[in-house]
Amino acid sequence: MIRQSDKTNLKKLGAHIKRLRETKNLSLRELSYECDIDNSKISKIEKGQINITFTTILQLAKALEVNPSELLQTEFD
Amino acid sequence: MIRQSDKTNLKKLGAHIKRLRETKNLSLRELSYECDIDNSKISKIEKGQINITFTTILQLAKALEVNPSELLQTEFD
DNA sequence: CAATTTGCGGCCTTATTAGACCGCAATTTT
DNA sequence: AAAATTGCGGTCTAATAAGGCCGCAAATTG
Repeated sequence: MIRQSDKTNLKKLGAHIKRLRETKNLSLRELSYECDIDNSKISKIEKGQINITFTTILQLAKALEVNPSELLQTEFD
Repeated sequence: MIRQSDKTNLKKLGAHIKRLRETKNLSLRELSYECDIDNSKISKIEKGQINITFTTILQLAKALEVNPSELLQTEFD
C-alpha cells in the first residue's frame, strides 16, 4: 500500500536524521540512549524502512537537540 | 503507553493544523478531498486524538500548501 | 592480534494508525 | 422553515509502528 514517493521521502528523512546524528558524533547506541528508542529501530529509521510517528519525531528531535521542524527540513518530493 | 506530554503535543499539533486549514478557509471535507484523507480522520488529528505518521504529515502539508517542516512549526513541550 | 564498538537485520508481541464508511446534532445557507 | 453543509464520534479490518531482544559481520580501538 505504501507509495513509491513515500518510500523515497522516508529515505530522505532517514538520511537527514543520520546526517544530524553524525554531526553530533553519536553512535546509534548513544543516540538510542538519549531518546530511549532501540538502536535497531533508529537504524531502520535512517534506512527509511519505517514510517515513524509524530511522537517519535519529537523524541529524536529532542535527543538531537534540534527543533522538531528541523527534522523535516530537507528536500522532499 | 502514551505519555501525557505526548498527548499535549498532539493537541498542539492538531490546533496548528486546524489553524492552517482555517486560514485557507477549507472545510474538513474540502481538505479531505485535497489530501485524500478521510474527513473524520482529519477531525481526530485536529483534536489530537491520533499520533500521525510522517507520510500523513506530508499529505497534509501538500494539501495545505506549506512546507512539511512548517506543519511542525509551533510550540511543543 | 584481541577486544570492543558499531551498524544493521531478523524476530516476536502488542498497540495503534490507516483507511473506509455511517450517521447525527449543530450550524449555515437558501 | 427546509435543505445543505459541517464537525465530529463511533465502528470495523488490515496494515504497520512501537518496543524489545538477539546476534553477527565489519570496523574501530587498545
